[in-house]
Amino acid sequence: MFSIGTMSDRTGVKVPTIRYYEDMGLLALAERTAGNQRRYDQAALDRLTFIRHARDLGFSIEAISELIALGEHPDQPCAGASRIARDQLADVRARLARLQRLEVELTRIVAGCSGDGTLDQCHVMAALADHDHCVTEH
Amino acid sequence: MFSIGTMSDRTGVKVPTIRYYEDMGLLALAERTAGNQRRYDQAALDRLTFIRHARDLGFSIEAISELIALGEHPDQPCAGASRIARDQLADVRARLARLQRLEVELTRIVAGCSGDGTLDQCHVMAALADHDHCVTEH
DNA sequence: CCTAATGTCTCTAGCTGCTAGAGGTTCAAG
DNA sequence: CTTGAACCTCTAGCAGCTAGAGACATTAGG
Repeated sequence: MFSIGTMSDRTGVKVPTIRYYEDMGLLALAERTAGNQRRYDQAALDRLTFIRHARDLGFSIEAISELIALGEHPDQPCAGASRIARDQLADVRARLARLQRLEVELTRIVAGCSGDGTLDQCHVMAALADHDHCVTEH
Repeated sequence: MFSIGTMSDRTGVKVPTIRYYEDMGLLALAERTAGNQRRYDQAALDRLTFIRHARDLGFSIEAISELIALGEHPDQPCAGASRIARDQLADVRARLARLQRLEVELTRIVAGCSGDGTLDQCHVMAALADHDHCVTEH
């Protein structure tokens, strides 16, 4: 049986975050010692590892919650899990596309300023004031 | 003079968000009518347009606040504004790099699942459970 | 000029995913 | 048995809004 601190050390998830995941229903209520401290088993550690990895991949708490619920029924078709992962990928790609547009604009804006003029001639301020200076919608 | 609704229509910034920006000190306190409603002038509209554009480019409220403060002294060198923009670009590039790694992993994970097996054979669940399935740190 | 509809006001609370702190209790090593 | 680290619960805070309640202001039409 592991204390919450051990769980934290093994997964890299901070102690208050573990408690938060419990509140959110991602982790089952842990057993308690006579003194009311949480004690976890291997299954709980595995689940926390799963959660950590899914969070690192950008899945929301809600999506992870659904994945865990699906995981309770391993005999079911995996279409649901597959859909959640594809949704997440679509989300990542959308954010990626947006950031790429921002990168283009910001690079242009920054390149236009050497940093040694005065502000009223500054390309940075002018570019921010007027979207027409941009080459893309963003 | 423009009402807050007109400001909203012209900039695409929602009415409560305009009030929020005022609270945050990005917009000066507006004049008020006898009935206590905000009335804005062209300078306020220009500033809100600036804020909107900077937000669209991902600048934080705090960064925008600094840019506005710098903008009050157009005779000063523009090194400060330039630095803020370069910081923002660096931030965007860091997030971009992270999302690109996620995209690689998620694409791999999703590709490994046709969606018509059962969950216990599902690549999605296995990949999420174990980081060793990943090709990158992410 | 009056009325009805729409716009605006302030205030509070909620969203995501944590993080920090206060004030108190329990555990484990020596 | 003592002591120091780890743990407990609870509340509040972060960004950047968004939503809703309940009340007042403005404006267009008749």
